[in-house]
Amino acid sequence: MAPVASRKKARTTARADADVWAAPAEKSVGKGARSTRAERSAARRAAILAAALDEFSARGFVATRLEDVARRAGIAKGTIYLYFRDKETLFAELIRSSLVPLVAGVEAAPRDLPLRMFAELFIELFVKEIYGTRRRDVIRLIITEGPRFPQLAEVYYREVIKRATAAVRAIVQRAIERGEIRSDALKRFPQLLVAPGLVAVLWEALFARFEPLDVAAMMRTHIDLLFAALEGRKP
Amino acid sequence: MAPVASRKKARTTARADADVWAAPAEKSVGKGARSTRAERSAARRAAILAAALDEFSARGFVATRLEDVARRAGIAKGTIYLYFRDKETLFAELIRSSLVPLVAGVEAAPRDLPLRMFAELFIELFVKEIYGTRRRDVIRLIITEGPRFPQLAEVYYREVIKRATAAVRAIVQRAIERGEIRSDALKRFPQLLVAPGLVAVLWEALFARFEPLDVAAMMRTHIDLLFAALEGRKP
Amino acid sequence: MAPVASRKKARTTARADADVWAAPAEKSVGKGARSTRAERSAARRAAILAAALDEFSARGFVATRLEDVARRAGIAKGTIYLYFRDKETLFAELIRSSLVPLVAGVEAAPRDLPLRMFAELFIELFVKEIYGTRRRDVIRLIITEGPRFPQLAEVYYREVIKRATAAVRAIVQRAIERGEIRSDALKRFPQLLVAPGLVAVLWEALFARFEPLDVAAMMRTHIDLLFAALEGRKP
Amino acid sequence: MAPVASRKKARTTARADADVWAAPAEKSVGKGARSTRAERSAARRAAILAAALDEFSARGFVATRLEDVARRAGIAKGTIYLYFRDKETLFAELIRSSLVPLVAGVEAAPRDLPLRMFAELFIELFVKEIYGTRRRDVIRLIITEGPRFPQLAEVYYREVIKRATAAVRAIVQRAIERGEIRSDALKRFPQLLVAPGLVAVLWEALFARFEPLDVAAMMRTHIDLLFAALEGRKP
DNA sequence: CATGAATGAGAATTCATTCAT
DNA sequence: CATGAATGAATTCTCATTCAT
Repeated sequence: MAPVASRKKARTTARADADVWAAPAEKSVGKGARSTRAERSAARRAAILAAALDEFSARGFVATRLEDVARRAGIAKGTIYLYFRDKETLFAELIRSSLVPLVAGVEAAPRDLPLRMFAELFIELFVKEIYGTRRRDVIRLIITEGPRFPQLAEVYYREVIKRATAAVRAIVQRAIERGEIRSDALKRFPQLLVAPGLVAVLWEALFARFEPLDVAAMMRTHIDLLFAALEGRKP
Repeated sequence: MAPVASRKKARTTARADADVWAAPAEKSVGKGARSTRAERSAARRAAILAAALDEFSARGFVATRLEDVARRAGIAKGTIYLYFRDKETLFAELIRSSLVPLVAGVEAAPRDLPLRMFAELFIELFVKEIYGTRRRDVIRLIITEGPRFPQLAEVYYREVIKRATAAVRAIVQRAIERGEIRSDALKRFPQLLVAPGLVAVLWEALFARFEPLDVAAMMRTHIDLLFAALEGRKP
Repeated sequence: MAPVASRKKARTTARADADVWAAPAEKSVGKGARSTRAERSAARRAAILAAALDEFSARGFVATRLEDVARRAGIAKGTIYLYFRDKETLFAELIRSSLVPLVAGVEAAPRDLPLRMFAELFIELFVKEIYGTRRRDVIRLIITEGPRFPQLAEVYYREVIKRATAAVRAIVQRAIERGEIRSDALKRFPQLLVAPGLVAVLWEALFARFEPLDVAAMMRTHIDLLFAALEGRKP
Repeated sequence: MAPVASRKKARTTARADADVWAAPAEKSVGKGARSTRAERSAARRAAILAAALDEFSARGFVATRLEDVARRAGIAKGTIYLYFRDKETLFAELIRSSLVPLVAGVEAAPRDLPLRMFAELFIELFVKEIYGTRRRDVIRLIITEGPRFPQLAEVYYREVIKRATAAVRAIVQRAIERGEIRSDALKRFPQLLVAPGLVAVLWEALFARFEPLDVAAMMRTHIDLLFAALEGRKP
């Protein structure tokens, strides 16, 4: 609950109890057509989040200055506090807003999809929707700041990891039942499916400038190897 | 332009030129038996590095306070500065001192080792020497702080990644030549060999408390799948 | 080489280039009547400068703590940094803001003023506008800190000393041409005109409590002696 | 007594009562020929003082680091404390050891020396023994640090200024009595005699690199003007 | 005597957060 | 709502002084 990292936070008085990482109250907008006021407000909120992603992923949580976020969002420093309780809340919201839509795609996969097709969809989703977008940075932020914000890791586990692994396991189970594959490797370790994707994300951030990586090719190779093994063919 | 008086600045400037990430001058100790002085000095240096690893990996570079490192090492704040120029140098030394011995094992593998055996050695090395030790935290630190310390990533790439991938590629090449395997997948993407290891490291730090991971089993499964594919057998 | 993360360093570096001692950009206030905001800002700036003069001249540059300056100015420590980049800049601005108006008076003297009248004006200016004001402390600060801040001495030489000596020399030259005096002593060593003034400033700071000095009388005596010599009369 | 400047001194515990600026107990060496031990000790003491003069006059009291003094003297940091109680005592001794011999020459002047000759001797003494030696730096140090070390100014006033002005006044009085001069200007303001010398010292430190100053010529001009006035001749 | 490693009080500077305008 | 000036806690790094060797 209390973040491990944020040194300066001791000062923070009022917020102590509130769980920053809990889902926010989703200010319902109601009215069919949004009023201009609400629209502007939403736009501003989005601008702040976008700026925050830039800054947080470039510098990490502690080293990011809200003044830079504000400048990048084209607003004043104090304005951030009209939209987010504090720095940590802003960070939490940023992560959350990228998380939610993530798993939907995976879970939406029809249960009887052939495993190979599912895996290819899965990988494609990863490459297109994560590796190919700013979400790549969100993933890195989770890796980077996770250990210091236990809540962050927990939310991410609950909302993404658990659901995604469950989905994968279910699909694999069906594939086994249908006789598509015999190995239960992926059911026991669904992590093996994404591992190369993770490596790609990190490689990009750390080593791409020394040695570029053809991610698409690597992922294809990965899938090919995986299914050659699972199905017992020669690749 | 630069004032003569401002001590602090003169120093800062002087340091700016030094490359903190370059290999240090390795104070040779000389005499067969270490004097007590030198011994204590070395012990203290080690204590500081150990404490620094604890703190840096718990909080990251920016959020770590040298005062905490000192307290954990059982020394005074100022003492750190007798051993390391500044916070960044301490960090650099910490990373470096864990890096150097890493690759030796991999490169030492006989060129004609059957690939499967090499891979198993490799994985074992990873699990025992990295995953099973504090080096796991060093890996995480590199991932975490790398993007903010270009030198860190560069040194790590040069000293570890490049050499390790080269070694893997060489071994794979020999295996292909000997007809052990036909696929050049691992030669093109040696990353696929370690990917699950990386996932393990991160999983441990982020999600183990929600869902433990049997790393040894996962790595075994990974190797089995991989070679089933490479060799064209059914796993 | 320079780490990307370390904010502090990036800034320091950035500042290194800026010449603290160069004339500042003089934020133009614009609108005929100052807004309350701007007024308060200017007042605060002035308060900081006043407090800084007190502290710097009591303790010198290095020994002065910005916290004391802040307290004396009735503001918080951090506020100083809203008005001045750092301690050195504050010091530079302090000196400069006292310097600029100084020479104007001397240079404004009509070229054909009889030398004696000019000298008396000059001395009066010195006694009233320097010795009799806080500028006395500024002079002392220049003497005290000058050798350690080459820029300080340079700016002071360029903006004050050079212009003042040039003015004196010009006037002396005219006086010689007009036959008022024959000696070119003052033209060669204009320093002789102010020397006693300097002594007065230093005496005041160091020995006045042991033996007071009637500065006005001394300066009058000085002028009388000088002109008795230059004009060849008996004093 | 308590120095104004030395911030860190609050820590100093034991010394509180001792008057650092009082004359030291002059360890009498006794024995006709100094023992080697005592000789080495004296040499070391002198080396420290010499190094201290370099450092103090280059950086001022507060900014000078004893470690630099030690390095320059070719000894270890701790050794300084075997010869001087603390930083302030070292500073006091440094000033004192340069002061004592200073006035002797002036006071030794025969009472009936013609004033003009005395003045020329005086000036010569100043130029040769102060301006031309490291004592110039001591003078600057007194000016610089005097206001922060009330004791320093007091000792200097008592040991030098008072005695020197008294000597000058006595000589001038005799000159008047003998009818050499009629003006009592120098008796009232003996400062006028040295004023240009002081300017020379400061000019050298601050502006010489922009505009060199022929000190000898200036002092000669000064004396010529002065006596032309005092004696009522045309220069 | 001499050394230099160790200590820890400080001081400059930064930045999250507040709040008057 | 929005602003940005003001605050002051927190953190890095320095250096006088001590003391075991």
